[in-house]
Amino acid sequence: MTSNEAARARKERVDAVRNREAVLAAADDLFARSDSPRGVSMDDVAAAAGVGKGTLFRRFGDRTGLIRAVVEARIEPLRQAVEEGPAPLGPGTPPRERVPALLDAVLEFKLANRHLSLALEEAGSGSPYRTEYYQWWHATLRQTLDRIPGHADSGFTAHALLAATRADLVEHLAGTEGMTGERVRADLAAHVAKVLGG
Amino acid sequence: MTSNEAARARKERVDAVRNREAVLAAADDLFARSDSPRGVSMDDVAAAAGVGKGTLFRRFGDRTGLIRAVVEARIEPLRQAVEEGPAPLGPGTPPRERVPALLDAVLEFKLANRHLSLALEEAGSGSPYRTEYYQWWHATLRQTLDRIPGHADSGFTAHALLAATRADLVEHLAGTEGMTGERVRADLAAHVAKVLGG
DNA sequence: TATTTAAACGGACCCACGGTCCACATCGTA
DNA sequence: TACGATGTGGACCGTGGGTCCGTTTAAATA
Repeated sequence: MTSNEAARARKERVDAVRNREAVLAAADDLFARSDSPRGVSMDDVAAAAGVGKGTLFRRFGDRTGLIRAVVEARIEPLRQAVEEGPAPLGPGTPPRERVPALLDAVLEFKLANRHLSLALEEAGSGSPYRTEYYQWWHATLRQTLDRIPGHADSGFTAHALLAATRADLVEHLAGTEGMTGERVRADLAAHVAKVLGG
Repeated sequence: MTSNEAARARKERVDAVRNREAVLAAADDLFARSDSPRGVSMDDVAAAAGVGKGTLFRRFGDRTGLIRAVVEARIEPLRQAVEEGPAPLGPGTPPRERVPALLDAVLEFKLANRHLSLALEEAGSGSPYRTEYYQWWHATLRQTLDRIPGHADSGFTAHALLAATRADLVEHLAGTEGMTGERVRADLAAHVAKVLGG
């Protein structure tokens, strides 16, 4: 597959690669610094990356595409861990243990990348629910829930549990409200436990 | 109070009242019709209400203020029912019965006013969590949860439960995904039951 | 009813921002 | 070195939220 594509298409230019990475790094940095995602404009990113605006849109399509790419880069290791890693995140984990682990991982990611996650969720075009990113978490969580005997409504439950980790809620609790990350994690864990019954 | 103010300040002008109502009606209508809240601009509202743009901003401050006012008008009866109505919404209801009723009411409202709720939640300035609207639901729900013996984390639980009724989630389920309103309500009810334990 | 006054009005105007366009630069190849 | 394909950058555009201010008009006053 990959080799096919590589063989068919001409190799990616080295300057293109350099620019793409500069843009991703600049965007990551800017989002991390600014208070609100809206405070980061595409011009800002272009300027910080030392690149023209056109380049930015050529590579990433639109603002949402750029944000997605940045998130993608950040979340890659976690995705790997969930898809083929060891317990408690990997697919071999018993479901009653994996569900809390997955949600805790999501929450930790959002705590560690607050502004970025916020940016992704409020990225204009379409709801967060249509993104590949969300769909993947939802599908994974749902499948795991389905493996718990006697558990119904796994689809809705997965949505409801993920909703408890929404970026703006996390930001509200950990930012505005001043809760520590640990406290939020503990509260989420307790909540998940309730939902799983026991 | 009210009479004092009325006595001190000049009476509100009749044209002002008429315009305010025209704007609210026009906005309500436009949001209900349009597919996405972003499809409704302030100019659109002004034009539909037969009013100048300046008037609009003078009355409502900004776009968010306008949306809030429209929602406020729509939700008034529900608020009344929760604050001083009979069971199952009113304050006299036993908490184990009231919590599901409150959440179902929230969900029903969002189902009946999908676009409007969506508009409110994605209204730019600040997170939804800082609005008086959300704070009130959260406080009410939290207090009710606190009356259930042995229930901890009422603050987080209230957030988590309300998160399961987020407008964009509702829109995704009932709109994109094609679920009926009744189905969503049933799923939410089941979820709430799990959280309350039983 | 005539006069006065301040609240309300409306739409021209401003500007920030996402996104497009295209003349020009640069890379990889022959 | 020459040449096509790919990439670049920044001037430019449209849209939409929000402001400004000269004009209108309802209400208080005489």
